[in-house]
Amino acid sequence: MTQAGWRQVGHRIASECLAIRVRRLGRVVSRIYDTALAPYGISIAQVNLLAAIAVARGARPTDLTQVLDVEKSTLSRDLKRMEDLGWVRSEPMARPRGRSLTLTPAGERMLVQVGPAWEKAQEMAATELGKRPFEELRKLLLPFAPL
Amino acid sequence: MTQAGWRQVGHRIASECLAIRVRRLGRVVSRIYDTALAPYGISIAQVNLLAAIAVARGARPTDLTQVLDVEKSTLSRDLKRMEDLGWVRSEPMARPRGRSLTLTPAGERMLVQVGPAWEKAQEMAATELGKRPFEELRKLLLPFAPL
DNA sequence: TCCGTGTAGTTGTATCTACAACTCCAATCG
DNA sequence: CGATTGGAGTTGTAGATACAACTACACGGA
Repeated sequence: MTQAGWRQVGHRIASECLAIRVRRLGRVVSRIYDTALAPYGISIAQVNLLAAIAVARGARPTDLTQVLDVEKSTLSRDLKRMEDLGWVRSEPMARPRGRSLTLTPAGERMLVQVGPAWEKAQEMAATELGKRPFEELRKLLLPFAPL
Repeated sequence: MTQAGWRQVGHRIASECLAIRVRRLGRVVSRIYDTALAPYGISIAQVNLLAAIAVARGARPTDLTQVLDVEKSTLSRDLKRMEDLGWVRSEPMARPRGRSLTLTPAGERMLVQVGPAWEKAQEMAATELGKRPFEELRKLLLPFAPL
């Protein structure tokens, strides 16, 4: 039994790893959206949070960690930034213990304002990936939509 | 013409955005691999670099930024860490100006050592996503393999 | 009532990522 | 030959991400 050498292992990982492909796709796609959104001083990650809060109104941070598959510590800091930016507000909640999140008027305005830029980014992504792969990818990744 | 309200925009983005799905997939998948690799004190991002250097031997950082779609500043710091860890070495290059990257013996050993853990992670990802989606995704993302 | 326990959230620390601005240096042009 | 230009890399700064360890507090049982 010949032992696998580092060249083989390297080649196998480079040519077959899913994580590597997914992470690279993430960098490429994020760049497209972030570039399109830059004029508004907002990132796709922040638009994501804004939209999630808009949809799941009154949700607690803990609820969002489930919907977004994000660490609570990550979310804590991201929300902090967005509260500082004046897009999100949180108030204590009685029933299920915790804080309830809502958009501020500024947050609502921001969401409406970036709509067209987001559409453009979506189109650019479709062009860059090819319309077919874009649609197949979107379909395949439906379980990862926060809805 | 009725203007789109923030609820509509939020819902549309949450339910249709490709970037949001891709980024979430990235978090989920990265966690699987990072958890499997943790016992070896290495991340999937670092394995990625190790494998890329193993395959494109003697390549310069600039070359890797192309292959990996990563910012040169990001790569600069990631490489710095890995040189400090003793996995990578770089020496000045004459012909095309720049630095030439190679694995150190420790880097080669690490690559071989983590092979089985990577295989396990790949299997866990296939299980978690479902074998069919996993394979379709891998195929769809072939253009993002660093080869 | 008081104590323990589990849930929500924050903080320390580190990595990965990017953009902008900078340094360095080789190669080319005048 | 000297100046300029363009490519390679680093540094400043900041956001997104995670894990571990911590705080705070409500609730349930003794």
